[in-house]
Amino acid sequence: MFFGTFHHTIDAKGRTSLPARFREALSAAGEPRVVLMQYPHWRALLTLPQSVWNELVKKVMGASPLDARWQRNVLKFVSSAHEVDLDVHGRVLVPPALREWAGLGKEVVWVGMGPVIHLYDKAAHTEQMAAEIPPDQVVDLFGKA
Amino acid sequence: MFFGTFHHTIDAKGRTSLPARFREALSAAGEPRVVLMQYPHWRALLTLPQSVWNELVKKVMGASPLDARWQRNVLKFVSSAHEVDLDVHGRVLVPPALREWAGLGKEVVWVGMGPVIHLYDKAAHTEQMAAEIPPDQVVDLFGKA
DNA sequence: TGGCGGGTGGGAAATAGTGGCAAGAAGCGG
DNA sequence: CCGCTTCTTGCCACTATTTCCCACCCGCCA
Repeated sequence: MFFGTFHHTIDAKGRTSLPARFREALSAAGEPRVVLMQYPHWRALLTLPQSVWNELVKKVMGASPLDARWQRNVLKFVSSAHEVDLDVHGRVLVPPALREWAGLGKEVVWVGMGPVIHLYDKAAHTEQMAAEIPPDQVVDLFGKA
Repeated sequence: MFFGTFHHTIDAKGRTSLPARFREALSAAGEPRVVLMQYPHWRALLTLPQSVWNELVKKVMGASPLDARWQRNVLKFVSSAHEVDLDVHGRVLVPPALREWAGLGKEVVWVGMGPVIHLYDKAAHTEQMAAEIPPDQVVDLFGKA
């Protein structure tokens, strides 16, 4: 489980440290690796622990390679996924294509979102936080399921 | 299992390197060879490890010889299949007919799709990624089975 | 104020990707 | 039937990127 917001930087080689708190959560679950991918709805990267990723993989592996509908979805939503290891200091190397897609500059923001983590460019994060949610889209998170 | 997107080039002789990550996955499975063929649904090449290819062959062999529609489809792209070896640097030689069919120019894109790999011309890939999936065709890959 | 843990930066070594050379095989013309 | 040309295939070399390792900085806590 991942919660909290952390401001970090990406160095010249495209590396950025995963917040220590998230690393703890990962290693507690015995998952030394994460998966980076495009977040489909806006300019951010999704970071998945392996258990969540495995669920996704299971679905993808079950589909037929010739099922056009499935393949289109896989191509669009999963093909950007990139498994990355953490270096000794808990940093990940963000592949250039993903860095560019999400518009990641030097300053980035890690956001714990429960089972997954988001990674934003600082400006994109600010913008996303400032955006109003249309009234009909608001969910009462405290209400009963 | 193949995942991730990789931008490579094809040289004047029609060779292009299979991404190292895919090569690892192949050799881990003890499969030093791949099969290239037309992807029936859009302009791309399918790249199969031998085990998957064998599955396909088995299906083809078991199909009803009188199902004309299926036979026509199977024949069409199975006949395009081409077994290729990797050179010492992990490159494959894409046969001219397949290169032309998929419209492969100098810049190509390898896409891991789980059990199989897609190979696109860069422009074709961009186009395919940009295409919207009709709402009723969208699959929620994160949702419950 | 010294130790510790988290985050950042940089250099060196290894590896991946790419282009090009050259030896060998296959077709063509004399 | 022989020699020339052309294409193929294997090999080598260069460059950019990635990976690994080590050192530093900064804030927190004892």
